[in-house]
This record gives sequence, structure tokens and C-alpha cells, in this order.
Amino acid sequence: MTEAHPEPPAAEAAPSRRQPRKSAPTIYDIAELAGVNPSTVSRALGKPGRVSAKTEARIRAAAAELNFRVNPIARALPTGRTNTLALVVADITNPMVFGMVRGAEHAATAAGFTLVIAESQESGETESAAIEQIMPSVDGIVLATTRLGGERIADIADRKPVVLINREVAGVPSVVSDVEVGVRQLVTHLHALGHRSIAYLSGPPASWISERRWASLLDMAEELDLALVEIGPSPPTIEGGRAALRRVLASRATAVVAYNDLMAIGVMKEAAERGTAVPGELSVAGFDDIFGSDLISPPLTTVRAQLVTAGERAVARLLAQVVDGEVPPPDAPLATELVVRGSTGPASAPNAG
Amino acid sequence: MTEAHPEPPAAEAAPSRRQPRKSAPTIYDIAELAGVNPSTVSRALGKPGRVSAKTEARIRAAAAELNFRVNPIARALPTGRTNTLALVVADITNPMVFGMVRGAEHAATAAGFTLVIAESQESGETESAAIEQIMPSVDGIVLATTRLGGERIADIADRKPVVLINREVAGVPSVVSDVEVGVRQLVTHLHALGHRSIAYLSGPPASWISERRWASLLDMAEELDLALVEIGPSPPTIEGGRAALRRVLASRATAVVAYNDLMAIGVMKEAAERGTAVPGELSVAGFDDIFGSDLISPPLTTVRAQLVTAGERAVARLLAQVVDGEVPPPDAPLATELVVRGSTGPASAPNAG
DNA sequence: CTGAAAGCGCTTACAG
DNA sequence: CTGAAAGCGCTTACAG
Repeated sequence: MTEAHPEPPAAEAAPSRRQPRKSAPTIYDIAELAGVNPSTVSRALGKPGRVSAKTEARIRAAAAELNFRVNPIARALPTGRTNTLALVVADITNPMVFGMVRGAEHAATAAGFTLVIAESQESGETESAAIEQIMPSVDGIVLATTRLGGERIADIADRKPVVLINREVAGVPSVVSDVEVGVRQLVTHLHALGHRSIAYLSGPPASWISERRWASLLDMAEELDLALVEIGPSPPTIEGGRAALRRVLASRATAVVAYNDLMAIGVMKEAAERGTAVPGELSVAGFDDIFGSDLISPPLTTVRAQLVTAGERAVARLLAQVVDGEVPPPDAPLATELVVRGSTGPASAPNAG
Repeated sequence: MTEAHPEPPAAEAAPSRRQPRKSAPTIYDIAELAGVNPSTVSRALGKPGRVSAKTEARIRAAAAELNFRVNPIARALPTGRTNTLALVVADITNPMVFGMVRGAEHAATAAGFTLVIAESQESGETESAAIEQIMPSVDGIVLATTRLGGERIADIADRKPVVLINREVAGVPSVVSDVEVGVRQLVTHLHALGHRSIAYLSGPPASWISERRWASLLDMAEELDLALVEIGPSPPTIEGGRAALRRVLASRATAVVAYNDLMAIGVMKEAAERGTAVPGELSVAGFDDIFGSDLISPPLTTVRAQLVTAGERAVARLLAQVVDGEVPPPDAPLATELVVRGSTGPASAPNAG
């Protein structure tokens, strides 16, 4: 029955490619080399001072010789701690998330934690699935501008420490921007330029922060007696902005405030193609001050958010829960600030409505 | 000795905050509920068809009832497989990496793998440390435009499957761009516009791809009998580009080709501030075609790279090693393509040299 | 097809 | 201070 040249088992023979290369040294290897019990190795390499100085020295020497690195996943099993944090964003390629990613990365790395970034791709279901998948592997989760419903978020926060960015849910810690200050500055600026009719291009339907921006705009419109319309919701992308231009124009608003800079850029691109002058015929403003906002011509007037700081703070608050087991009292919202550039100018003509 | 009110152990009592919330159900819980041995649960939930249909149904029902998710880190310990891949990039906030990240993310997610992104922050040491830290937790690593030396890379590849992006090291699989085609198109374009003297702004010192770009430029310069100088190396950032403008101008070159779009944008910003007309007095071109390249004014002429595809392919090749245990033969380099926009124009004046 | 056992690489009470 | 043992939640030969 056996053939002349039986196929060698996959694991064997093959030069070096199929094989799980050098398998990493373990604490047992160190224990043997140092002549101690593995548990002593574990202690020596963990919190210091629990082992005699000379034993520790011997163990460290052995560890160095073998080039030992503790296996984080083996450590995670008994401790339940993975030393990993997750950051969930809607779209990794949206420049708006860079700042948050960078801030979160730094804060996590500084604390010796690894950050994994998951993408929801602007879909609540994808987001939910991504979170379920990542949850057992991390010690806590930062949810940035999420699509999830409040109950779902509360449910997740029930299972792992969670910090929200730009969203509020009862009982879940969050880091938010103080939308109002920036919006006040923006609307005041537009009003001073003679604008009396403004359109707001809203973002994703479930966006808490888009809601907040709208609400602040409405407050200001009432205060300054301006006409204000909401157009949307639209996808928070360049395409979303482009697609909305006709409605903006049709509304006879002389200024448009987009949910974010990406949409504002889309409006400007479409306007350029259609021959609508910015800011001559239409003033345009956005939110966030992303990379690219000062590149476009005219450069974009926008309400700058402290994205890096938001990422840092979110991780810091998460770490407070994860390592200290306590949720710190909420700190003040992050200030926003109007950055006036060329895309806003004097109102062209009185509202023709 | 015992006090009247001994402090309760931290684990107890506390309302709900310090506590490792709902602890997740395990296969033991399922086994008990379904009346089978845990090993049978493991089989039923793993590869199908190893357990009788009715037993499997019972087990699945129990798993669903308990809302069971296999614990990936517990699974990783006996199998040695984490179902996680790492992507190491120099700088997460460089728009150049978006495309790669997106492509890699998609390919990884589609295969049921989690992608973790690590940042080297343009430093070889940070990169090395980040890799050491992440290595035990992942099944394989994509190294994008790395700062590491060839020996170090070979050493890493010896321990885990590795795929390189835009770099070549003997024995390590890679995904590279076909620099030559794009450079040929670019230099031909500049030559046709009358440019006879070109400056190349090189990127990071150890950058393999910057080297390749320079080498292709040199080939073309010889072929078309053009003057060519290298300026740099410089940081691959907007700042790096800005800082180089004076040297570019001093060189009397009529066109400058930057290592990447970020640097090209820096050159343009600095030129705008100094009143140097682009492309009137100086033509500018870059590489990659990042977000923002078509936003700046004039829009940037650039050699577009297939970044998304590069990310996808790199992960695909990594997966081939990780799951199939084989390294597929190298495929053809990814095509590059010249995108002509407004930042390049007729040469201003003959080289005054 | 299914159970009982051993093991992945650590950590951590429990003794001494 | 240090050793011996049990356990984290899985997987996978080994039997039957």
C-alpha cells in the first residue's frame, strides 16, 4: 500500500521555509540556564525586588544571553491583561482621523501599550463586527465618532472599559470638543461679512457631533437673526460635499458651513468646476482643519479641533480605567477655534429669496 | 488580630466599576449547557464536519444562547497563530501611507485577520523596538519603506514571515513599484517642456526607494543629456521640502523633482511665500499622488503609485506564507504613471550656470 | 464520533 | 527568598 516515495510530512525536511523558524526562548530556557525555578524567573522579570539581587542578576544575564522577550499573549491568558488598546474610527483614510490616531498612538506607546486601529467603514454593522472581533484581545476601547446606537455602546462599555470621542452616552466617559465656542466665532465672522442666510451641510445621520454643530448653529442663527437651513445628511466625504452644491445654491444661502473639511473641500471643488466663485458668490467653511485645508485655493476657513489632544486624552482616560481601575471625573471639553482663511468673504448679494 | 471591619478584598463588593465586568463565557460553559466534553465543543466550533450534525447543532445553539465568542488569545497559545498581522510604517500621518493602510486593512479583514499598525516615527531605533514588541503577537509583518538595515530585516524575516513594500532584501519577499516607467514619463515630460537642468530632492538617508528614484533619474538624465543634481537627503515632510528651496534655487535648476509629494508641497509653499512663481520660474513634481496633491495651487504634477494595491498585495503575499506556508514567486512590480497637472510648465530660461 | 488528558507560556497564591 | 502546583481558555493527538 505504501508508495516507494511517501510524501514527507509537511513539517519535515523542507529547507527552512515551511518551518516556524527559530522558536522563541521561554522562561523555562532561562530557568534551566540560570539554575532556578521558572516561577522565580517570572518574578525576577516582572516587578523587581521580589527576588534576591544575585538571583535576579543571574536570571537577567541568562535572559539577555537567550535574547528573551516575554510572550505577551502567554502573559495575557492568566492575567487577563493584553496591554493592548483599540481605537475604532469610521474611515482610516479620512485625514480627520490622523490627529486622533497620532495622539492615541503616542499616549498608548508611552504607557507601554500597543494600539490597534479598527475601521468601521462608515457602517454600523461593520463597526459592531469589528468591535466584537477585537474585544477579547484588548484591555479597552476608544470609540471615535461612532455610528453605534447608545444602547449598543452602553453594552460594550459593560464588557470592557470604553472612552468615547465626540459623543456622549450616559455613564460612559468621553472626550468632546467644545463646539459652541468655535461655532460662535464662525457665525459671528460670517455675520460681520454681511451674510444673512447660511446653509449647514450635515454629516452622517447618526452623528452626535453633527447634531451638536447644527444645534449650536441654530442657537447662533436665532441670536443674530439669520436664516439657516440644514441640507443633508450626506456622506462626510469630498463626494458628499460635491453632491450637495446644487442644493446649497438653490437655497440661496450666501454661505455654507459643512460638517467637516472634507465636505467643504468637495463643495469648493464642485464650485470650481461649475464656475461658482468662492468666496465671491459663495462663502465656504468647514470643521476640523485637516491636512489639505490650507492647501486648497482659496484656503479653507474652518473651525479647528484639537484632534491630537483628543486622541491623547481619550487614551489617558482609558488607561486610568484599565490600569487604575477608576474612571476619572470628566474634564472640560476641548476648546475649538476659528481659523479664518480665504474661502469666506463678504456676502455677494442680499438673499434673493 | 482581626479588625472589626476588615477591608473587603478589592475584588468584592464594589458596585461595578473596578470589576472585570461580565466575564465572557468559555467552551466549558457551552460544554456544560450542551452536555458534552469541552473538546467536542472546540471541534464543533472549529473546522466543521468533525462532529455529528445533531451534536454540532446542540453545541451551536448553546454557544448562541451564551453569546459565545472564541477567545483569540487563548486560541493563540496552543496554536501559535494569532490571526493578526502587523503593518509597520514610518509615519501614520503621512498621507502616503493611507493608501497602503487601506489596502492592507481590506486584505487582512477579508481573510479574517486583524491588522495592527505600528509606527517607526522615522527612526530606525523606534522601528526596531516597535517590531520587537509586536512580533510575538502577530503571525507576520509588512514592513513599509523601512529604515532598517538589510541584516536586521533578514534577521526579522528569520523569525516571522515578512513582506517588504518598496524595498528589496535578498531572500525576503517584497512588493515594489516600477519606478522606472514613471520616471521616464516624468523626465520626458520635463525635457519636452524645455528643461535641461533638474534637481532631485532626496528623501531619508536609508531609503531604498529614494535611491531607486535617483538611479532612474540619473539614467534618464544621461539618456537625454540633462544636468542633474541631488539635493539632500532631507526629511520626507513638508518642512523638509521648504528647507530645501534655497538650495534648489541656488542650483539654477529649472525643475525640481521631490522624493515625495509632501516635500514637493513644501517646496511649493515656500516658493509661494518667497514669491518664486511655480511653474513660471520653477517647475515642481513629486511622487505618490497623495491626498492634497490635486488640492494645492497649482495642482501638483506627480508620479502616481498604486498604494492601495501595494498594501493589498503585501498582505496577500504575507498570508500566503502564514496560512499556506509558502512564499509565492515574486510578481511584476506595480506600474507607476505620470499625472501631469499645473506645477510643471515650460522652462523659464536657459540654465544660467 | 466523542471523551480524557496533556500542553501552549506565562502568573500567582500557597508553602516552606 | 524560592520552589512546586494549579490555572488562564483553548487545541489536538491519543484512545476507544
